[in-house]
Amino acid sequence: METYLTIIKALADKSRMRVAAALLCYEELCVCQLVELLQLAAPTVSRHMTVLQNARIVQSRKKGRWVYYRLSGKFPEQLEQWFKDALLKTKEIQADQVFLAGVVSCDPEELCRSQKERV
Amino acid sequence: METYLTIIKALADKSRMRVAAALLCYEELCVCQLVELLQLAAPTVSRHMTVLQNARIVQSRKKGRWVYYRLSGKFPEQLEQWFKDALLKTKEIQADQVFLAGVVSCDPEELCRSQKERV
DNA sequence: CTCTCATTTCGTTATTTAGCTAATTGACAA
DNA sequence: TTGTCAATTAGCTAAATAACGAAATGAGAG
Repeated sequence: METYLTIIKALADKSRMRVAAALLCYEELCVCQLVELLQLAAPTVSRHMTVLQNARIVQSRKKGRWVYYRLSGKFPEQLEQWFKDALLKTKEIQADQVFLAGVVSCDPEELCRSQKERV
Repeated sequence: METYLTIIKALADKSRMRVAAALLCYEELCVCQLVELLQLAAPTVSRHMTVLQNARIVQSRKKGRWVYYRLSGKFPEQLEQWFKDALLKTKEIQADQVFLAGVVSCDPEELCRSQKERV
């Protein structure tokens, strides 16, 4: 049962739930894109991603200086269905989708530069 | 999204997850039976049940001096499916089922009496 | 009404956790 | 090799939460 408890706990946080929802729509997102989405400090986002990764529901891939995250095959199918049927239709998540559309349209290079300026 | 976050948070606790699993098999259980299952103080169990109730995934019914809890119709179907497919098959939950079989076989009257003696 | 007793509420304490900044890591570029 | 830069780790603080015992609630029994 620890496995399932760890998964539920990983998703029992607003930021991490938003990330999961984002990854249901976007396949793969890098940390700086998630920083942009959540508007949190990079270390905080990184920490959240570690929690999701420890629960084995996301996996990461390095590409150059960027780390991309995606949902893993261990993300429970029924949970995915629930999120698609319910969570993705909420206004907060819909707003995230709209916002993400803008984020993914500019490349990470540009995104990171603007994040540094936004001190 | 708050609705779904509240549900996930309600289940993101070992005791509450065990209660949900128990209620998937037993339809209706009273507080003293849950106290017996979880081996926690009655106020603690009551508090857990309040969390589940606030998330609208369980509902209560008073019968004499006892309060019985059951899953509500708002317990998400896909979550129920996941729990049945996965959680209920874990050894900890299987053990809970065995234990519960013994608990439900004696009436609450007797159960509460023995709980008081077990100070 | 008064007593009993299952359950809940209150008040406190210990633990967990989400957030930040500063420092470290590790990959690319020069 | 050296510098740059995205990401992570470390260390800290503040807030959330799970546990308990004591007290309150409220329904049945006498």
